[in-house]
Amino acid sequence: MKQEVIVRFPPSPTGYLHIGGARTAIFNWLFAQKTGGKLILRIEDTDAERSSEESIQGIIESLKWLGITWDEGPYFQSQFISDHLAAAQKLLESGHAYKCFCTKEELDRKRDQARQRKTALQYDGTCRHLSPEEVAEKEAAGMPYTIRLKVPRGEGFVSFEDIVYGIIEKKYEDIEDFVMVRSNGQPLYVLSNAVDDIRDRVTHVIRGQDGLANTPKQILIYKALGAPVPRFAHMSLTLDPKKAKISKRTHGERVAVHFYKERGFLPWAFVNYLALLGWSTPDSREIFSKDELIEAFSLEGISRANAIFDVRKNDPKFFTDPKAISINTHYLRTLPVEEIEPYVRKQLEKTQIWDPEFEAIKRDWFLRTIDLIRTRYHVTTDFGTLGRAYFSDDYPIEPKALKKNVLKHEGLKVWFPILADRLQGMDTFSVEEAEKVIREMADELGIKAGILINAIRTAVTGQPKGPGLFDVLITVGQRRVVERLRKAVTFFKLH
RNA sequence: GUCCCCAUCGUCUAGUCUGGCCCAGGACACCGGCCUUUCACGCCGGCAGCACCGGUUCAAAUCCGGUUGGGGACGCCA
Repeated sequence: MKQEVIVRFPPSPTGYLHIGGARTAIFNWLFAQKTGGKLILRIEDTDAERSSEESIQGIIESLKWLGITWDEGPYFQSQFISDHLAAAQKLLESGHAYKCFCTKEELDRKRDQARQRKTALQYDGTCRHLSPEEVAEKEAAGMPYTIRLKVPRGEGFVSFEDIVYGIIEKKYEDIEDFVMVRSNGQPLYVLSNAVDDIRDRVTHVIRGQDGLANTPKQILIYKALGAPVPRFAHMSLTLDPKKAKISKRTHGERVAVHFYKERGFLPWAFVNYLALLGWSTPDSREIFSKDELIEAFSLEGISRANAIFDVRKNDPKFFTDPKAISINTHYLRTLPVEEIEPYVRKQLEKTQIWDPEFEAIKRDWFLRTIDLIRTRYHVTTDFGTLGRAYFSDDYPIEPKALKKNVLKHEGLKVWFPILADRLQGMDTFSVEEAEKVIREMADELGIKAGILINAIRTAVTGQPKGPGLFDVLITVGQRRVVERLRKAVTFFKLH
């Protein structure tokens, strides 16, 4: 029988979930879904200094928003410290590890020297050769010690086949006797992570390429512990346009998952975009439904070269990677209206123009309206801003539009009231009839219909652009259109 | 300084393993056109790339070597 796949996503709760972490989570999740395996969520909170409950909640919330589901956990690494220490003890007893009494100061000094002499910065193995008597003596004297792994010496090397990068070999001589347990008795990541993966029976470690360098060390731990070594798949990193690693510190909220939630991204659109950062199919396909993505996913499709997340600061047109926006736009326009309805509702609530009737008696109208205006929107927040006039009578008039489409034509002072009268007098307020009325009036006045059309659009929606005007009129409704046109005369008085 | 990884349009990428179908395909962005009452959508067209040098070969984006460039790791952080 084939062994069940078990993967894990182990965030350290030292801040919000950023796109790099999200990408790692997504790839693990996709792989678990694809193989029918399990995804474990494990919070690596052993750095008590920097970990916070708030971060844990934030990360979980972001994962949920993205739609990532896990089968076990969240587990908390801090609850398994005794496991990590027991493993260290076992390694000590089996002769795979040793106690090191070198002080931090000594080591720092040696590292500095090495830096100056421009030689390798490895630990020199001073305590590796201590006799049992010497060790006992130092211990009796109460000297604190760290526990280091006794890396095999000589010609050999650690070798493993990374699913993404292929065969990786690292010579023993290039691996120092690294510390696994601090002198204060606390285990270090390299140990804890491996021990947890062994206990959780993780079969595939899918993580960022920055973990590639300590993989040989962890493999040494697995072997020394007599545990089966999992498969590794390292993913290329996500860089910013300057090719620097994405970090919370330099990029702030813009790389946080919650930022995209707040800025009106559809969660699946964001997952779709993130999946495409450093992963692709042979046909370069771009849009995938959830089922399609799971079906198409494979670790072999992960690219080795780092990808750039094209974040834009101070770009008037794109507040983030244009590709991310375009994918979001695609979904916004093509998904069944019912699927984006909840997001629109949320935006209307946020901007305080939600009307409970939109989900009751006016629901059909609500859906039709969303459908009418969505083709020119990019994010769901647009419904509460650019689309405000469709849902509320309290909407702003864009100054540029006002100037260009209304104030430029003095005649509108008298045309608006006439228009209002005529539209009010219509028995059947239909697209065709409304168009007829407006075009006839333009003919009478001897002006281009466009002048009236654009002026009306501006007055009725506050926007210089939007759907075909006659559709807009029907959507907004006869009564409200008439009211807005009557009110429009005041635009001139204010200027 | 040591070790490791990577290198196709501005960006995401296909093609690289298994050389020829690639004077390199798609998408986003950008530019132009059509449509049009506006803005979009849609459609049509355009701009733009195999980092460089050498080798192997009848043939190289693809294989080999080197150079350059970029990234990562080298913590008693995770």
